[in-house]
Amino acid sequence: MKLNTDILILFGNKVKTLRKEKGISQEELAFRSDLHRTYIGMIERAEKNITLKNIEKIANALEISILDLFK
Amino acid sequence: MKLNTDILILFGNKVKTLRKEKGISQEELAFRSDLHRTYIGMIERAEKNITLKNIEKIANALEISILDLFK
DNA sequence: ATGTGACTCGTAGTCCGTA
DNA sequence: TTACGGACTACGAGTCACA
Repeated sequence: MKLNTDILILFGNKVKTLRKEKGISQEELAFRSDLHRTYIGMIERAEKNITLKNIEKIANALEISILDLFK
Repeated sequence: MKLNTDILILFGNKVKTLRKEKGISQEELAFRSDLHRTYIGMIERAEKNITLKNIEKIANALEISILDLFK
């Protein structure tokens, strides 16, 4: 798949970092955000071009604002 | 289409507001962001669940950071 | 200058696995 | 626990004619 645009890499790394800070697994984040386990992995690896609604879901699952995902 | 989720409405309104502040038309924004005229309209009306790459395009076209789109 | 319905096509997103 | 693959379905991307 390999999209790997800058913005996707940036976003994926941010999710990964924030997820680890919370000390939860991809599976747990997937569960909390109501997204699929493998999909979370793909986002962190910048292999998918995530949509706005799912960005919101992940922000909620991480208990942060969308703003924090782009800092 | 009519998606109209909160986050999409919020985002659409933000784009519209910022676009008008810059004093440009949907057509002009479409041109600058390399997206279609009607597509920009759909985003402002919250009828499409936009992806991250296109969010970036619009931010660039408005000469702002993605962060500003979520404030 | 913008809204809308209809359309094609590519990809977002799911689900099954294996290592 | 995560990466990655194949196969699949749903929906976003992108365009058009017309109001």
